[in-house]
Amino acid sequence: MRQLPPLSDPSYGFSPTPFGECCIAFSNDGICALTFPETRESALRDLEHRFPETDFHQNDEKAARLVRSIFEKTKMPRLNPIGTEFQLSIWNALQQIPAGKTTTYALIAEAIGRPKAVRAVGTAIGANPIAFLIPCHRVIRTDGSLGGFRWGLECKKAMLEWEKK
DNA sequence: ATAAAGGCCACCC
DNA sequence: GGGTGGCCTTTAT
Repeated sequence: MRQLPPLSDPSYGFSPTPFGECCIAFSNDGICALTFPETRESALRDLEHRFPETDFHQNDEKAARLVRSIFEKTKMPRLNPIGTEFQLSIWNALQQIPAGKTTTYALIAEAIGRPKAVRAVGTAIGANPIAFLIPCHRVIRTDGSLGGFRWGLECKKAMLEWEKK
């Protein structure tokens, strides 16, 4: 899964959020990554792994402005997720879930017309490159339990709680 | 090409 | 609560 056109003016930065420090990566094409890593080193390794050809330059100030607009909900920034067709269709479906609501992995599978692919849907949701903005935290199991979360279940809980009001 | 690994689910105990 | 088998995509051999 490789991006064909190179990112224009690729940048990244770290910034505090209601859910701990995030790492956000963006270019003129939009946000390409938003993560909530344990450490800054792991965040950078992540970026390097996902974009081996791209050399991002650090811009914490711009990152902070972006992050502020995200969590104050002043405006929805442009997203630039990179993935397979299957993944993109799922990440797109996630964005239809209203804030404060939840759905299930099985219902997402239905929504994209692949009702049998539930397991693969879970995997694809786990590969969501833009946490929070692509609201993978709003997807739980059919039996009502929380399911998984790449950045820790506490973080998933906190996001759902935060959106409840 | 093929194996192995997943943020799942239904079904059993 | 826990374990098994089936399902489908992605990534690493």
